[in-house]
Parts: sequence; C-alpha cells; structure tokens
Amino acid sequence: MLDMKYIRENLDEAERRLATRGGAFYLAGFRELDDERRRLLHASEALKAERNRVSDEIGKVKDKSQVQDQILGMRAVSQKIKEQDEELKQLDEKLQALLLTLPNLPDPTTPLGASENDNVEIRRWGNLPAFDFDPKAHWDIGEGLGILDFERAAKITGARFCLYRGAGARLERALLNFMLDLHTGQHGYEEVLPPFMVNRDSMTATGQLPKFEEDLFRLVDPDYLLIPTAEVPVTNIHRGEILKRSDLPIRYTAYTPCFRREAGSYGKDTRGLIRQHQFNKVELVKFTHPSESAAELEKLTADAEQVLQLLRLPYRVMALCSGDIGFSAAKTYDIEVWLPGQSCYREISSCSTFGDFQARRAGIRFREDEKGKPEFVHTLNGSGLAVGRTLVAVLENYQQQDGSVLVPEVLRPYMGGMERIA
RNA sequence: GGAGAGAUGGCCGAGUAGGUCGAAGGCGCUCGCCUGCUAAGCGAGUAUACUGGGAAACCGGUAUCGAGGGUUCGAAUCCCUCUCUCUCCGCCA
Repeated sequence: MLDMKYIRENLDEAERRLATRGGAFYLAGFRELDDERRRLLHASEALKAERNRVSDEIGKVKDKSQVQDQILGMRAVSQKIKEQDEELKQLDEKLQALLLTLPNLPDPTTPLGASENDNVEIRRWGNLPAFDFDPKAHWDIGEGLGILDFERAAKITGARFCLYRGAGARLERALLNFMLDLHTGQHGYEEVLPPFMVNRDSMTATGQLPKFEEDLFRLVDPDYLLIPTAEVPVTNIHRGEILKRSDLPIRYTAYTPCFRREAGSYGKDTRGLIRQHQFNKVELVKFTHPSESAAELEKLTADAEQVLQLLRLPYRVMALCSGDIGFSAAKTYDIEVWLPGQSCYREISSCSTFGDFQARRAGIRFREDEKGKPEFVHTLNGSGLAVGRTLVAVLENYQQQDGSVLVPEVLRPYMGGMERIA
C-alpha cells in the first residue's frame, strides 16, 4: 500500500511514477474521496467531542431530572453521529479499496520499459553446455527414465500436475534439502516451515488480494487460500508487530509447495514441469532497515545465484523493467537458468524488494531507538530456488546421449551417493 | 464433535450493582539524582492510529481494554454474533 500522505501531497508525481508501469488512471478519484473523508471526519469528531464533554457533566450531576434537556440534546447528537459515521465508513471503505488496488511505485533504479522485452541483462554466469547430440527436453528425459509421470498425475488430479517417481522424487527432495542447508548453513537464514494455507488478511498484506484472487486456489469451508508462494506466510510472521532495531535484518528461508491457478495461461508451457498448479520452492524472505534494503536485495540475489553456481548451471540475471515488475515490487531481479532442451533461458528465481509497500499493508514496523516513532521496515524476498524448475535444469543440462542423467556433485550426498540416474 | 474457562498497555495483573478509566499496582525500559564503581534507593517519564494548529519543539481533538454489532446522555464494565487461546471428554496422524 502506498502512503496516503505521500499521494495527497504528491498526486502528480505519484501518478507519473505509477504510469511507468503502464496505465495512467490509477489515482482518479483519490483527491475527492480523501477531501470528503477528512471533511466528514472533522464534523464527526467535533460532535463526539461535544458529546463527551456534556456526558461528563451529566455524570457529575446526582439528580438526573435537572439535566433532562442535556440528555435529550445528546440523544439527538448521538443520532447525528451515527449517521455521519455510517457515511464515513462507506467513504473509508472506498478509499481503502482504492489504495489496496494501487501497485507499488517502481524504485528509481528500476529500468523504464513497457514489457519483458525492455528488461535489462545484468550479468551472465557459466558456459553453456555443448552437446554432440540433440539435447532433449526434460519431459522426454524424465519419462524416458521413468522418474516423471505426467499421465498418471493427470488421472489422479488433472492437467499441470506431475507424479515424481524413484530417483526423480529423490532428486526433488535432494535439491530442496541442499538449498535449505546452503541458506541456513552459509547465508545466515533461519529455517521456518509455515502453514501452506492462509487467511485473507495474510494474502492482503503481501498484495495477492484483493486484485489477484483468480490466481489462487481457495478452500470452501474455512475461507482459507492455498499459498502461491512462501512469501505470504513467511512475510506475515511479523504482521502487526513492532520490531527492535537490533532484530534487523531478519532472514528466513522456507520450503513450501506453491499452488497457482495459472488462470490466463492456457496453452502456455503445457508440457513438462515448467508451469504446474503445484510446485516446490525454497524461498528467502528478509525484513530490513530501510537504509539496508538495497544492499540486502543484492545479497539475496547472490544467495540464490549461488545455488546455481554450486550446481554448475549456467544462468543470467535480468533487471525487470517498470512495465514487468510485479504488483507489490519496487525492484526485481529475475534469475534465468539455461535450458538446453529448449535452447532458452527460463526464470528460476525472482528476487524483489518491496520497500515499505508490504510492511504498510501488514503493519510491520521497528523503532530506530527506544524513544523513536515506529517506522515501516522494508520487506524482500526471492526464490532460492524454484525446485521443480531446478530439477528441469539439472535434467536438461546433465543429460547424456544414452538418456541417463549425471547427478551434480553437490547433490550426491543427498542422493545416497548416486552418481547417475539411469 | 461435546462440556467448561478465558482474551485488558512491552510483560504480569487490577478493574463487572455503567460516568472521575487510556485505564490501579508491579516488572521491564528511558532520563535524572544518589553512589568511589556496581547493586540497592529516590524522582520523572514510558501505547498506537487518524486528525487540527505549528517551521519545529510541541499543543489540541477523536478512536482503540480480542473483532464486529446493540442498549445508553455516557460502555473495559450490560446484551448479541464471531474469532482465537486454555482445560476435560471423544476422535484422529
């Protein structure tokens, strides 16, 4: 959520900065709603002040018959207050609804651009593997080895699910354990294992609601939603809290499955593991001091990159442009891994800083010192990494001509010493 | 699922025949005094949001005692609904 006062005082600038996302009509109506709300608020509060004052006097009088006039007067005032508050409540809801649908302001360092074509490549790592045969796509490799079974998953549930088997299931587990061990052991993150379904307040705090409900899986009876990313439950760990300056930065890593409807992506990536309704992810989440969030984003991205470096998987890092960053993000780096089966780079991690956007929605604050006023923290998160897509990258980059797949060195301890999936 | 108990400020914990309660007291914390240092002791201060005024320091208003409604001139206190926590029973991985 954006700061109302900032919008009030910098309406044109806010509109201009939002427009760089593409779409220039975001703030229509704000001024009127805000002015009207404050006018009503003043009127209502003045009446309440009067009621409080008179009621106080009434309370001091023993013989109530002497103050019948005041009581009758206040009865009318109370009625008036009730009417005004009803009106005020509706205005508040409208204003709140408007604010909740406004995306974050792009960070000044986010490149300007309209679409993913304007994203900026920041760096590349690793050499693309050379094959003296035609590298296959992971679904062919996986089905050939009997470790990925899409047909039976479709029978069990439907499209966009996968049944992992044998070494495939184990490889997935090896990857996520490897990632968690790396981040907790080397990068200073605390491991957490959060709920995989959350309430609406949590989804609203991180920005999935109210705008993107169609992307989420819902439960019918308790009104809970399946998480599309661990960002949601983990960021909400500190919702409504005031942290100590010395607590910051807080770094969490969490494995969770992620559930996404993928509404509107019919026909996209229909084969294989790239776009599933359920996939595993190891997430990195940080709560930082505002002055440290920029540096922490670089570190977080590097932490995610290191997973790929240790797996010796080539990748590139892209700075997303203003037209391509997500709703809540101020700045985002995507890490894209090389997939030889498809001869392209595919997103495997998205690392973002949200500034105080989520913190304001979630009420996550800190005090600079004992006497300081609470200020909003900055929140960041990134995949470290998407496990399913990492498995895809391993299969495609480590495939051999005979259809087998070498197990990356760092994963062998997690695979019971297995060197090759055959 | 059945029965019962509870939810108050950073923490603990008073407060229910409605008013003087943003809320006793204690702890913690901050500042000052005291002390050779520390401890103890003494004094003062110590919630958040919105909002008005002010350059600011700061001053004022409103709201908040789990959440939402209701009764009343007036609600932490009375009524209703919901949520969560705890205990016992049942069930279950």
